[in-house]
Amino acid sequence: MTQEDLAGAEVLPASFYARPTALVAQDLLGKLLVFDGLVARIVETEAYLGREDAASHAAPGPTARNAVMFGPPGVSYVYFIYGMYFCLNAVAHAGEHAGAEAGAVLIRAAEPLCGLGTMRERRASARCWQDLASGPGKLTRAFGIGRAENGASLVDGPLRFLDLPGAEALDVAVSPRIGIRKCADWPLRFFALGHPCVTSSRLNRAGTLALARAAAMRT
DNA sequence: CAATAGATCATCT
DNA sequence: GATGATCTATTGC
Repeated sequence: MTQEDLAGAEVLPASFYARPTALVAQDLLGKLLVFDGLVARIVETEAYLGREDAASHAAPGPTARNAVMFGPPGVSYVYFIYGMYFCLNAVAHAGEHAGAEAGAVLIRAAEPLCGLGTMRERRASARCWQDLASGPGKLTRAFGIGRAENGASLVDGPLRFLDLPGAEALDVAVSPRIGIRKCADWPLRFFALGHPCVTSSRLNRAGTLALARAAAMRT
């Protein structure tokens, strides 16, 4: 894929993010992440809700770090974790008033489309192109996303999510979120079933089981 | 494959 | 002073 192929793509409007967080997380799958000439297709996300979600950074209420989660939707939330990595989120929630509601979608993995050379330089330890952005820490490293991107507009700013009309649909599966202790059974992780760029084959299978169980419960 | 340790620091108690 | 929305290398079946 080349930059020209993005001609028909449109930046997701602020209204896209002003909806329930879990819904935005699902709908971000298949969308394009664009930053600094690099492009990737999102294949894995997680929803982190407001005060009611103990696993969310918003659970304790507003602090210096999570402030943007309580602000208007359509803004990036980037935080530093484990002394080494950054994680990229899109602030998304249905609340209109700051402080009344909070939420964000963690971008966990994406399929690299443009700028693979730059990504390889930044992710020298990656064994294959599929692993350049197959994890939240890997993705921000490949894209060069850091503190400077926190709080930036996803509509006007340098970092944007695009919809590419006509792109093939992904097979969406659901599972519990990864790497958390609290609310460990909440089904708020969404990913492209069987996609090679999802965090790991083990987690991919786990999600398959979760999807099968969810489907079974529906009948 | 699965389990584990180590790296490394901002944030909060 | 402990913890964490992670990743990598290494060890053990």
